Amino acid sequence: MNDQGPNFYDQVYAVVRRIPRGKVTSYGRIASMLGHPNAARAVGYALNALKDKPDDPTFAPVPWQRVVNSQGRISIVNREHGANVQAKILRSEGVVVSEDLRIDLKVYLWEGLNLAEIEEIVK
DNA sequence: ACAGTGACAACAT
DNA sequence: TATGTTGCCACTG
Repeated sequence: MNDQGPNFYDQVYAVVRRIPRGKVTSYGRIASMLGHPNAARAVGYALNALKDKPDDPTFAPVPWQRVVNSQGRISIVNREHGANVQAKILRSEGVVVSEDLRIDLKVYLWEGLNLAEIEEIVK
């Protein structure tokens, strides 16, 4: 629940906070950056856990909407109260999201962090 | 200690 | 392109 030391979730949040406005990346890419190429599902789980975060002022906001799946599609199951919300926020940030919730990664994919920046987060 | 869970991903059909 | 299947993994009761 409320861990202290740096864990996988915290590392995920740290990376997501570095995604610039107007760009997106995938669950798998984040997992790979952190050295866990097969932990894509865990990344999604980490973001899902954000909704359980109380209004803790010491917890910096995480732009979770900038994370989509490897196909450039929004992965939230609930369309009405989830996917559409994510699409709306992304559009407000300048990202073009098609009617069927697809995003062109060739245009909006975030380059990612360099090794030094990743080390800073993982250490 | 261990089985269940889920905002994934790759591959098959 | 659209499903379905299988492998993965961190976190949870």
